[in-house]
Amino acid sequence: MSTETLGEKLRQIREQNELPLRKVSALLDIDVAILSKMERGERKLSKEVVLKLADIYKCNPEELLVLFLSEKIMYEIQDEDLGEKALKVAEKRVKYLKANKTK
Amino acid sequence: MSTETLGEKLRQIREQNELPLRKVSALLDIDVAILSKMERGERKLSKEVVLKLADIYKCNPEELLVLFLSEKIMYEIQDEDLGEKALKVAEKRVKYLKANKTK
DNA sequence: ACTATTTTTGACACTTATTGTCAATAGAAT
DNA sequence: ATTCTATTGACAATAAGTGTCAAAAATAGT
Repeated sequence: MSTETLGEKLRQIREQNELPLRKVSALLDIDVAILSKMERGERKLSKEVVLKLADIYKCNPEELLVLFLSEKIMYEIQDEDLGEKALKVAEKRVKYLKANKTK
Repeated sequence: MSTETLGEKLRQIREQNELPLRKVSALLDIDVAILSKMERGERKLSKEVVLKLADIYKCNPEELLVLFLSEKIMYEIQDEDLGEKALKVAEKRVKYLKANKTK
């Protein structure tokens, strides 16, 4: 399985596209330093930045967003013994919400 | 399925034990106002408070902790369409981490 | 209805996290 | 050596979370 972080993946994609941080950060309208830190996991990414990056790199946003969200989830349960149980409960609730969305 | 929040559950348990906020907050060493807000979801609960409450009410901490964690998870994925996928990815990662815990 | 008790509400100060800006440093490529 | 690229850390600005308190509202007891 992939154990790559979102930041690592984004760096990889950027390098494949042969774009320097300078150019990407200009397109994103954020400081180079911040983007550098984001790719190395020193700063958090926002959903907006992730979507913009998917656009810039012309890649599927879904994969990136799923990774983005799952990292936020992982952060919450860190090394909790009950993390897995909590995930299952959350899954049930999401399904429940989805089923009753329109009601 | 239970759609009860942690706060609601804690209030229910407190009322079953016929304890006023005043007494419980004294045992917790926090302000009455804060506890009131925690039960109504206006303030976040901390893991420590949850554990202390399980102790005070002499109830199983696991159930409360799982609810506590799952609410934090739910907060992260809110009404994201990809929430369910993200949960599944997180689950895989947790399992992966658990399997490689001792390595 | 009056009183005492419990609970809720909001204002406020205080602390902690997060975020953006910038300049200096380090590294890589030509 | 110079230029381009990337990293680092210090700093200020902002936002988010927390604790404290007192007044108001709701509830219960007499």
